Amino acid sequence: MYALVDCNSFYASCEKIFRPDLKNKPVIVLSNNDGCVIARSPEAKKMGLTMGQPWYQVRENYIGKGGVVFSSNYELYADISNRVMNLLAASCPEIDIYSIDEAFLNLQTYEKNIDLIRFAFESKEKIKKWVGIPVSIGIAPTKTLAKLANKIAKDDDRFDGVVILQDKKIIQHFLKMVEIEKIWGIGKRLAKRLNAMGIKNALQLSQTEPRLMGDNFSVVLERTIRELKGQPCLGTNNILEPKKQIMVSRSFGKSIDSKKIINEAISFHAGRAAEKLRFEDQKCSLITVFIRSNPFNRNIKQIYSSNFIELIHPTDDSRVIIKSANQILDKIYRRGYKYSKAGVLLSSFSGKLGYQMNLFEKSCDSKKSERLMNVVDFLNLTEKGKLYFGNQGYRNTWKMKRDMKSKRYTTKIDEIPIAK
DNA sequence: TCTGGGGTCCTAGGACCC
DNA sequence: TCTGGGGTCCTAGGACCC
Repeated sequence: MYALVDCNSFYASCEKIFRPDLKNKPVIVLSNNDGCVIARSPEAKKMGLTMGQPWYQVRENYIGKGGVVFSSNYELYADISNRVMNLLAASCPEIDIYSIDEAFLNLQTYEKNIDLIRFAFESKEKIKKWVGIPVSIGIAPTKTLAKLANKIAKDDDRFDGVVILQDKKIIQHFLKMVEIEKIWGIGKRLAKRLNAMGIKNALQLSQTEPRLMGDNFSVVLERTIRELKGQPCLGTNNILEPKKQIMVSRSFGKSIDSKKIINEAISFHAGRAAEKLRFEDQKCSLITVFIRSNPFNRNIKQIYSSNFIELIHPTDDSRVIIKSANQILDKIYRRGYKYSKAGVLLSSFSGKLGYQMNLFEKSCDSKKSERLMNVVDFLNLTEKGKLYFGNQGYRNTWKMKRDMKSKRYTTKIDEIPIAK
């Protein structure tokens, strides 16, 4: 059996932990640039706000009705997430952290010795009490069914946040009520094609022939169908797989045509990407850069431009990565457009050890580079001050809007909450 | 005026090889 | 008119996820 533990309205719940005055009030959290609504407390959901809705469309009405709003504060959310995951890992060693707010537990090893219902309620109460985050728990024979169980637990108050799907009849009863698009792994496109075949709910899908569907669609769908039937196809991977690509991209706070400023943004993103790369203990040999206009604005000339550089030997040196990124920008930048977003993508990774050295490279060069990067990372990590590379810029012209960010209550000593 | 960011996996098709 | 067959590797793009 698998358990899926999922935090309810995670970002909004994080914001409420240190603000008891917000209890029972609608709270939402916005995406970068204060663009879209990406988390809603139950009260905000009841007001009809939907996921991904542009903030400017709902602002007036929402504030008018007493709603509370925050810009995203990822430092806070990451720290709270770690606390939740640590608690879960302590109660079940086979844990598969799926995203910032959810994790699968593989209960196989000791499920015969425990009472699943009790286990679920105890975990839920512990996380609420110790961390302050409400969670829902779904338990079922496969991950896909556990996802479904979790969804039912969240949507239907009668279950008090815990649903266990074990008995075949009960599973079928619930499958019948679930629309196909709500199934994990079935998106809009697939749902449309399946609907056209007359398959509307999860029970109908689970009764199709997996092999045949696999041939007509894809092995992904085949696995989903088998999982709905109760045959596990997705195992536990509790070893953290190394990343295969690293992307840093941001919308600008406003549209920009100056190459100089885009240059700063690209340098900044490239530097941040290089930092992430070193943190992953990897080197990359492919650097891609893109810039684009705002696709929602129909009144301007649209542009999407991208290109890449392949390095002869892999690197994790910020200087090399920033320089290459700017060379790409030189190639793709066109005058006369209004740009609203830029990004840097690193890929083609190789481990730090055993990489192919350049024939003309002195071995002391790479050692020098490594030592320099270590110093940069150390200083930037310890907050003793920030080190920037020459063209990363200090101007804020392209930086995003984050006007309503809460404090970093748990990770910055001077932002810690004070009881009066 | 104002519409996020960062990933994974799979597949089809091209390049290349014998 | 006729123009092999089979395999691997790589990449771009689609679909999906949170």
